[in-house]
Parts: sequence; structure tokens; C-alpha cells
Amino acid sequence: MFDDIKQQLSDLIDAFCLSRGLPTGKVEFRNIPFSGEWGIAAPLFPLAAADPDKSLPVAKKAQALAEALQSQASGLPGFSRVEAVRGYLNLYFEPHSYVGRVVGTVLEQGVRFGSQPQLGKPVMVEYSNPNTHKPLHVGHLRNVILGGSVCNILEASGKRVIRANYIGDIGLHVIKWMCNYEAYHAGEQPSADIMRWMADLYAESDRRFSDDPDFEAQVRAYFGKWDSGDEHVHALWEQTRHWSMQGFQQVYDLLGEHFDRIYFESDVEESGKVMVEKLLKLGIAEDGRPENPVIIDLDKLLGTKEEYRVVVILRSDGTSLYATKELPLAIMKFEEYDLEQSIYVIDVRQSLHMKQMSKVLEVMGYPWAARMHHLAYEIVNLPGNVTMSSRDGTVVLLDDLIREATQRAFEVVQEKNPSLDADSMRDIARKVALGAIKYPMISRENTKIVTFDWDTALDFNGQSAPYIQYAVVRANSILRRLSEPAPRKADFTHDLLPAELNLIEKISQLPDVVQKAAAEFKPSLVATYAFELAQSFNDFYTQCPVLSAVGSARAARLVLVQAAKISLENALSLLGIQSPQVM
RNA sequence: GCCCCAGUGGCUCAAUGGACAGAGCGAGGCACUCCUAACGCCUAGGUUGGGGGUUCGAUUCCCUCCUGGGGCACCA
Repeated sequence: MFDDIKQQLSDLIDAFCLSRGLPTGKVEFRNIPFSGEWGIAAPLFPLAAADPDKSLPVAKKAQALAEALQSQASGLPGFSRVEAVRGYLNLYFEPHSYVGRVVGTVLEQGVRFGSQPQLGKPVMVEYSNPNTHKPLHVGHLRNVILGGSVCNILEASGKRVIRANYIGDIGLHVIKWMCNYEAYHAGEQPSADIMRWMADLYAESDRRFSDDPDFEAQVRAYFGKWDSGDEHVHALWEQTRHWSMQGFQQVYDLLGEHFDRIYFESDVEESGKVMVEKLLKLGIAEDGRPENPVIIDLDKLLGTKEEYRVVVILRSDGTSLYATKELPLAIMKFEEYDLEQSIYVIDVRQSLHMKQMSKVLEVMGYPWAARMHHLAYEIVNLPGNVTMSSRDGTVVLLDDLIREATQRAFEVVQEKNPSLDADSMRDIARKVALGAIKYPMISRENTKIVTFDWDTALDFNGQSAPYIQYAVVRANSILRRLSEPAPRKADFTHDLLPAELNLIEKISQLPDVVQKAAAEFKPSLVATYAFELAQSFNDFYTQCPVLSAVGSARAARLVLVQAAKISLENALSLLGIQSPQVM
């Protein structure tokens, strides 16, 4: 909206350069670091450096140029003042019209503020990817929260998104579970908390498998029955997989996640084996059976050295591997949908594997292979650099964490707001607890390891979701006390305090933050933004009385409170965090 | 050996090549007749792992080294 003004300024600088024998096109514009006033800045260092006259150091020369330009630019319309400082020419906008436009836009757009209409080809995001018959722990949580948040942000940035979930429903862990169930729990039905029940039985089967050689032998025999297509075993598999899926659904409901397309590992096993034959016929794969597996030697194929290594696509005994199934799955996705991009939210340890998969598909001639993108994230550790492993018992179960956090949040609500009814308290406690758990998972960069510890996870103060949620509650509590309907628009004609200006500036940044976060797949940018916005609102809250304000300030601040609340709620929503209205 | 990631106050983390490197926690102090203190204010705390380079300007880009983590043929 300031393009015309910038053009005038640009012309003026060009004329200035020509008159002094300096090269044109050396000056670019940027926003002045915000400190209560909006404006654009022109750093004059590049121009100073290009000046053939070297009698002055660059910094001094830049300042001299800025000062020379200052007097000429002072006449330009649209600016309230012009200054030359430390080599920058700063031009400040007249603030009132800017402010009114920002705040008005937010109220008009409401929940859509920060979002663009969704256009174009869809993007598929594959995430969560749990194994049936197994528990979800805090490590899995990062994947779900990150994936879900990336989807929200992509949608807000104007993409159509397909949320995909690839379920590991076959393999040794499933056989172990079923074998243990038949031997020790035959006929039992899951309890109301299905996830928990499945998890307990999984732990039991895992224990028996490693401690009891007899059980191990039983499992092996059971695997044979599965392979030979035993009807009873397959019926039990269908039933128990269904239970597991119900359990996942309970967790997804709790977390507020949903999926548009579910893929099962069992669906692509056969097509994977067919594909191996095809790759052998094409001469891409090498058959080492029966002693050795079927492999693709990518480095040999491509003439690279120790870059793509070797992919094993089928065991020497003819059974399938992870890679066997990944290939047909990738193809299926692009056959089913005309995808702009196919994104895989998978932890960083699988980077080489993902690189190999897209390379194999490229070698096979699929042009879309370049549109696969591995969104790598680091794992969640325990203090002392201990990796979570269900085998070593070093896991924090999702269930336990949510239960504990909810309990603590409930106690805080009881203390802070004893007059609320029990249902409201429970509802608030759940929203606060889930926010507190989710926030640390997405507030750091994807490539940084998250170290889980109970103290941090249950800390509701400082840079945390509850802090941001509390800002929403404060905004709401002002609006709630109003006896008349809140004004929808106002003129910002009163003397704006720095706290108000800072808040408006922060609010105005949301759309840009969303775009950047989408382009880089980084919810952490939104997480940081939401916190800074809450800080700005709290500053405003303590410094600017709203209900007791007089004159035009009251209406203006009421509108600003609404805009802040909308922005906070929208930002939290992108992170998959709900905003309670009271807490 | 090859490849990837990380290294910023005591701790956990921010910072499109641009102005003085910012927050939170922890520490010390202040603050509650005033829209909820799950809040706010002040103070202390930094050679951005080391060394080179590019640039008017580097936490940011390049090279190199160090430290930590991860990956590299029948796990996923």
C-alpha cells in the first residue's frame, strides 16, 4: 500500500545519485526497527561504498549522504518526518490512518485474520504414523503436534491440505501382541481407555518375549500361522487392529487432530513385492537371493560415492521391509491425488532413507519424485540424553502426562477461580494442560532436540501456552464486563501510548508470520509470535485502562482489545491450542 | 572413513547479511484498595565453540578445526 510512496522516494534518490555522479540502484528499502513509529529506512552503506571518492570511511560517508538526502526528502507527501541517523535515511509514516486500517481489518476478518483463501493443487502431509497394538508416548506427540500444526499453517497460508496417516498394522510387534492375548487374555474386551489397555498388554507381551524362551517360540509359531493365511489369526488381527484404531481415535480427539486419508502398511505389502520384481526386470535392483537380499546400489547406479549408499528392498527370505512398502505408497499418493507436494513428517534419523526413496522413484522415472519433501524433526529425549525406548522402559506415556498435567491445571483453576462449576473447571484444566504439553513441542526449531522433563512440562508460567491463554482470558474479561455491545470500529484519535502502538504493530505481523512459517514448515515462528503478542497485550493491559478510559480512547481501546483477542486466538489455533474464555 | 544436525548469559531458547544480540527460567530487589498476580517493573549476567575468509557491515554466508548427538546392507 506504500508502493507509490516508495516509488517517489526511489525516483528522488536516483536523481540525487545522478546529480552527484553516483551509481543508481544501490539503495534498497526496509522497515525501520519498530519503536513506536512506523516507517521505511534506506541504508546508505552500499551507495557510500560505491562512491569513488574514498576520502571518508564508509560509515561517515553514508551518514553524510543520508543528511544530504534528508533535506530533499522532507518535502515528500505521506511522511510525518524524515531523519538521518547512523547512515540510514529514515522516513516515518503518519500513524493514525495506519493504525485504524490494521485494527479494522482484524475485526472485519475475525477468525480468518492471518489466513488466505485456499487455492491450487493440494499438498499432502503424512504424519503421526503410529504402530497399532503399541502405546503412544511423548516422542510420538512431537510428530503429531508438529504435523498437525504444519497442516494448519499451510492451510492458513493458502494451500489445500490432505492430512495422511500411515499406520503400521503388521509386523513382529503385532504378532507378539496377539500371541500373548490368545495365551493369557483370550476373549477379553478392551476397557474404556482402549489405548491404555492395549499399551499394558503390549508391555506384557514384550516382557514375556524377552524373558521367556517358550513364549518366544510360541510367537515364532504364531508368525507361521499368520504367514500361511490362518483364518482365525486374521480375524483376530482385524478385530484387534480395530480396537487399536479406536484407541488412536480417542487420543486424536483429545488432541484435536483428524486425518483425511488413512493408509495401512498391510495395504501396500503385496504391491511392494510386485514392485521389487519390476525393479529387478528394469535392472535397477540386484537379486542376491537366497543368500543375500534384493538391493538397489544407488551409488553404483548414479556414479556417486558414499552418498546414496545401498537400499535393501527385500529380505533374503523374501519378506518385505519398510522400504519395500514405502515405494508403492508414494506412487499411490500421486496416482490418487494431483499433489503439488508430498510431505513426510518423519524424524531426522530417517533422513538417508527418505533421500534414498525419492532417488529410487526418480530413477524409476517418476517426475514427481522431486516434489517429495522430508520434513525432518529431532526426537524427544529424557534428561541426561536418554532416548525414549519402550523396550528399555524409558518412556513417558502420553496418557500419564496428560492425566498429570490436567490434574495440576485443575488444582490451579480451583485455587484461582473457586466460584466456577466443576464442569467448567475440568474443561479449562484440559485446555490449559494440553496447551502446556503441546507448546514446548513446537516452540523450538524442528532441528533441535526437545528434552522432556516433568518440571518444564508442568510449568504453566513464563514462555508457555498458559501464559498466552491467560492473555486471551484477560482480554475477554474486559469485554465481558461491558454492559453495551462492544464497538466494532473506532477512530484512533487519542494520543497513542507506546504500549498501544507496540500491540498494534504485533497484531499486524500475523499474516506475514503465517506465510513465513508455511514456507519454512516452522510452527516455531508462530509459537514465538504468539508469545510476543501475549507479552505486548499484557504490557498494554497494565498500562492502558480500557473500561475507565475517557473520550475517544475508550472505544479505540475496546476495539484494540478485540483485535488482540482475535489475533491471539488465531495464532494459538494454528498451533492446535484452544483458548479458554475464563481460567 | 563418509554424510546430516546442533554449539548464543548459570539453564532452556529467539534473532529475512543491517542500527545497541533479545526472551523465558533461575538469582537479587520492587509491586496486590485499581478491567483476574497463571500478571507486571527494576538489577546482575555475553569475545554468539576456536581460528581464518568474503563484505561498507557476519550470530547469519564460505573454509578449517574442536565438542556433543544422529545416520551409513536384510529395524522402522
